[in-house]
Amino acid sequence: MKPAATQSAADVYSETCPSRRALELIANKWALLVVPALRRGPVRNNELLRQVGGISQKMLTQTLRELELNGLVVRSDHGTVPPRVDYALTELGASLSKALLAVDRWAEAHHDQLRPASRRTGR
Amino acid sequence: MKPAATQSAADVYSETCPSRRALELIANKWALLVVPALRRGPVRNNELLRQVGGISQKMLTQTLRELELNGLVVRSDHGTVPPRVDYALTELGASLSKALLAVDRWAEAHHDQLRPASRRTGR
DNA sequence: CAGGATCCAGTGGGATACTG
DNA sequence: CAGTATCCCACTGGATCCTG
Repeated sequence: MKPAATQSAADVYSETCPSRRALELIANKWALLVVPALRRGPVRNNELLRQVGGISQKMLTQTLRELELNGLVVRSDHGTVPPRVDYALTELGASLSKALLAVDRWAEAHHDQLRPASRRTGR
Repeated sequence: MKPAATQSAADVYSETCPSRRALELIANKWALLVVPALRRGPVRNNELLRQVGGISQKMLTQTLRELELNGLVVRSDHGTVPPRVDYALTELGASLSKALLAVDRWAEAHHDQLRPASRRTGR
């Protein structure tokens, strides 16, 4: 058994650590955008489609489903006609959104400091 | 010119905003692991290969090159034999590593709270 | 409005082999 | 040691069409 107290031992640098799964869940640009997009409260599908520029319905649904399956998001289907479904973060999701928001903010704040790297020249 | 003061208008939620490129640069699990792995100072290739469990030489090189091109990492080739090359974060990279480290820490701290979504069964 | 189902081109990324 | 070069295929994700 485990001494409970301190512990953790969770090491995302270890290939076999289950925390890797958590990391892979959020290591894609749509999750990085969708999660923080929900931080202010429930948002409807269509609203997300508009907020998250460039995302397709397919990827939005897929991303939300994945997050829902992992308990980061809750889906509320009001069962009305026309349909109204909205998504909200769970507490767990909210804790994650803080970390991801910081990443988004970093991108916004520093993108202009990146080397024009990617083939600025050619073409 | 612009008042520079407050906002920067950079909006990662806009498909066309250049900050998207920054986001996509770091929205993958290897970058999420490699960048924080460099936060304590220069690290050699082989060392990274061992530290970042599961990464292949190919992906390590690819990730490092991408980061280098964008000015997040500096590569130092000592030109010796046998070869000795090490990588270090630039200041910009260091600022990013803080945000990414928080994400890694989140994964380590909360992975056991994720629903056993592994339900890949369906199919 | 929310979203499933398909099709399919593009790419991510592992395995393996070779080099200075 | 630190890469580069191939082969190769599973998956990513956009486009398009369909439904309750």
